[in-house]
Amino acid sequence: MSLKHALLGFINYGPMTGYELKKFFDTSVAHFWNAELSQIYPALKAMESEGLVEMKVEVQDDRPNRKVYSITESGRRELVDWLAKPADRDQVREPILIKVFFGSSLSKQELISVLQNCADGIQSMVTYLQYAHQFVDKFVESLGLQHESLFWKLTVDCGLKIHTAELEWTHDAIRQIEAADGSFFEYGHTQDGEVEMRTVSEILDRVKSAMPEAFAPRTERHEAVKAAVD
Amino acid sequence: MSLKHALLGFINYGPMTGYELKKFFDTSVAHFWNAELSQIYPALKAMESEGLVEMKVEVQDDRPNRKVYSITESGRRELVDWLAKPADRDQVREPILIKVFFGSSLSKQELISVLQNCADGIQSMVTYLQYAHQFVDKFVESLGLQHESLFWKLTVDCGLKIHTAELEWTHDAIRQIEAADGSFFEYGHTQDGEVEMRTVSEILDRVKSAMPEAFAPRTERHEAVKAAVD
DNA sequence: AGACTCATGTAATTCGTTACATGATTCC
DNA sequence: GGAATCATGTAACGAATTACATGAGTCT
Repeated sequence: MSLKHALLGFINYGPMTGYELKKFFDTSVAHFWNAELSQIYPALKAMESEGLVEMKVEVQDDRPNRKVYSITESGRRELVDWLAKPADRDQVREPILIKVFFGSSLSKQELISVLQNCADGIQSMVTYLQYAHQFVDKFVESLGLQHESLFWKLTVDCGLKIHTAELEWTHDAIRQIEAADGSFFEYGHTQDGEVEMRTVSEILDRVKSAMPEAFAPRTERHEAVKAAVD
Repeated sequence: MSLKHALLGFINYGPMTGYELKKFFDTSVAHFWNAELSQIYPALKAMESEGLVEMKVEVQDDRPNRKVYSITESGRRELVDWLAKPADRDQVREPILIKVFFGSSLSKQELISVLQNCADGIQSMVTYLQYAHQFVDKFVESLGLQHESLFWKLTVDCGLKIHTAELEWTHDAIRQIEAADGSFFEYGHTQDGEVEMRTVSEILDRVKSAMPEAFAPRTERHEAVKAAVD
């Protein structure tokens, strides 16, 4: 888990409570990260027992007591070590893609409206991110963290680039689907026997002999493909 | 969970076992989806008890018996209904972004090498996807699913667009970081008291009065921002 | 002889979300 | 009077990964 490291990163700015960390999350990295209090509190407890942070109770009588966490030397080392390690890349798992993948089961209009709906959502995200630059300016100024602005803005830029690309794709996809022959849609696979599927295994075997590289284990897929092309 | 629906989509092509479904996943939607057998088997069992699929045991004596699942009318209805519903958008949670966000704790060289490493990974993914078009051709031909090719290729295009955009961003980011003043890096936040952090709450309050829209609940954030801009 | 394929699963663990619980204060 | 803020948590559930388990057959 790297929630731990994200929390360390924020506590490194200065001592904070779980409640404050949640707000920090929601106002600064909300565009690419979310964390609930129910996840933050146990994480802080665990980090304390690992010696990465220290906790001091601030007694308040009008409000619930605050548990203020500050980073330790060991915590700072852990943070920097983790930051310098290569980031593990995780999959783009876009729910819309599985719908497009099985798009032949829908009518042309249905598929287009699913894509259009998706496009609207992305558009509102893009609009939001376009203003986020100004937020970052005000934000870092209020916090006295001006030297962070470069890095914070880079994360906004990344979101902008990715979502803009995605948006372009949805428009592109809609155009291609509009242009497609009507016979591609509402295709029933099994009912009229057009597609004879005796044993999927047999067919997959045929595919395998034609392109064995597609059956390489996930971790070696890219290398196998590269090798096959040469 | 939409694993269920992805499985339904494949079983809609023709009767299949869990083992075959795993292969189908790995060779067709691997670029945006992954599922382990340990997840597939229980899912199929649950789908059977929900009446979405039917199971027949094919006895074999040289190999373990096969449990072949086929889609029911109810399953086909469920699939089409789900496909036509708007896709829920989920967050881009790029691990690299949290590293860039806290980039000031690293040296310039360390941060660049983390980004470069990330760029290499994306590049190999892009190269893979560029060849994937040809795979789709061979694949759908062998399977007799030529009418799926449009949709399958669209999913590859989406991956290509997104990853290409991401790749551009890493190059861009590296350029900006290279150009940045050295004082931005290896910034220690708490040790020399440059950043006076009395109570983070106080500061967040100040930010809040300056830009209340940034504190709107996640679900209303986009709307709040739009409203604040007007 | 050792690895891989076929074919099924269970169990443990991690990560994340949603719901539940408490209780004073303050803002509208 | 009701909602939101401050401040802490626990419990239940769902999704996904990893590890463990079995066992015959085939390929190198």
